[in-house]
Amino acid sequence: MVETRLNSDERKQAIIDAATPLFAKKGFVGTTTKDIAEAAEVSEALLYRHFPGKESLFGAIQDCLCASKQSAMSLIFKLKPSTETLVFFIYLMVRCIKEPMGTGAAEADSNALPRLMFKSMTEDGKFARTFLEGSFYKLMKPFKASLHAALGAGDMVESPLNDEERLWFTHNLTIVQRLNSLPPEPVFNYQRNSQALIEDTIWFALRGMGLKDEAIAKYLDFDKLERDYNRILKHT
Amino acid sequence: MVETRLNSDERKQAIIDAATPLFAKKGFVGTTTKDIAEAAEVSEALLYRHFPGKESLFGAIQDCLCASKQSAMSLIFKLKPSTETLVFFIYLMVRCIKEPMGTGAAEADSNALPRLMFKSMTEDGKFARTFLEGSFYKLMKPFKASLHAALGAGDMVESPLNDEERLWFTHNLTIVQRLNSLPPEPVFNYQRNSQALIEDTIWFALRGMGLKDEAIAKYLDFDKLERDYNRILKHT
DNA sequence: ATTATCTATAGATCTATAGATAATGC
DNA sequence: ATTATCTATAGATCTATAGATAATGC
Repeated sequence: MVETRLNSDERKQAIIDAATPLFAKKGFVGTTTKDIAEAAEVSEALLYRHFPGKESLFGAIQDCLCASKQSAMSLIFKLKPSTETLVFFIYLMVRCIKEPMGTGAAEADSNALPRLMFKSMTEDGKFARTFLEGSFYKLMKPFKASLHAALGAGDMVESPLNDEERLWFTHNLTIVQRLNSLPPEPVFNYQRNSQALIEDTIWFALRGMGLKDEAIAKYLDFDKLERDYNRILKHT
Repeated sequence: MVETRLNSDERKQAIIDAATPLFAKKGFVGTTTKDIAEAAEVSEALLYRHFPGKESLFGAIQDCLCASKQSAMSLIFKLKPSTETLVFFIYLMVRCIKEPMGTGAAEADSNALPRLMFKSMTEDGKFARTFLEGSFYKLMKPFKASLHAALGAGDMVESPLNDEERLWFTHNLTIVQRLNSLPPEPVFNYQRNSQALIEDTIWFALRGMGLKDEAIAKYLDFDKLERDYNRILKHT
């Protein structure tokens, strides 16, 4: 079946890469070892040389996805807390979730991660929780810092919301849109193209979390945000 | 296996009722005909007397769920478009999605519908689309009417958002929270109890869609909204 | 006499393993 | 000589059907 003999680690990774989109699309039970073997272009028996069982392969995939997502968002830690940073933060978050940049080797199908996330949430939620703990939960601290800076600067109206809600609501809004783009035809029709939708989501989120209209007018400049984004990326 | 003999329709419904939570929890492939037969307390063979196959049973379940959801939201059609109605509308929507009231017979497990919705979206999205077309898509018109009334009354700030985005963003925010409550342990930690979370979601959504702070202060009174809700429900 | 239901089982997968074979690295 | 890989197959499900039996309604 194979012509090229890979060493153990390479083959392992090759199997993981081939199996990831399958599990993402059809779920754990829906994906057969035969499917995986065919996608990876090896025999079924070989799967069991590298992984004790299907379950273990699935676990390896999840670990791999968690590890690969050392998000571009980490650059947020370097910025000084301020209203401006808050806006940039939200911009970054919406952008990163909606248009993921391939970092890891397993990012062949960029829909795999969101698919598995949502699948996980309709089941036991373990994978989703583990993944978020390794990524977005870490962003709460810098987010709070900029939020408090904005409050101090008088850029926020009074609001019943706590810090966590402001971040998660924004995050949530973005991931549903990611979810909406998974099926071949979208489910929600926002009547907007992708770029406008991103911008409007950010506007909605910023105002929703309590940013004053003057502050939105002052700091929400998408051309500038995109320029800043590209500039900062290079310095990393 | 059975002691009580039901007629064809009754047995059909009983099978649907028993199978719904199974499909919702474990998905189509994850649910075996044996599971279903056991849950419905009949033999596997009987399933095939009532449904040509597993696929067909699953279809019947989806039809049933779609039919059963003649939501309480329909009362919104009777109200006069206004800022007040807009606020009530959002209140109703968030409330209905987060705390579904059992209407149909198949509502034994109230998580079944959202589970199937989200599962569908990670696959072909067909069920989700069909369901929404029969429910929430119909609410766009009355929503727009009240939104325009609010605009005319000077209760909205200028915003780049279109009408569709304003409704869907609010809807989206709510369904993620529904999704978040599906797994045994939530994935997002909002640091709020259920009631406060509902209220804050509504605040965030109203402000996000552009409602002026004065209008929020004027119309967003949760005690009054709940009273109105109960009063109007009785008249139906 | 008709309709609902069951028991038993065929045929098709699916996971996993045992044992044989071919490629690589010393 | 070691490690990667394959072929063949056992054993466990899973869907679906054939044929027998028991309950209901006239």
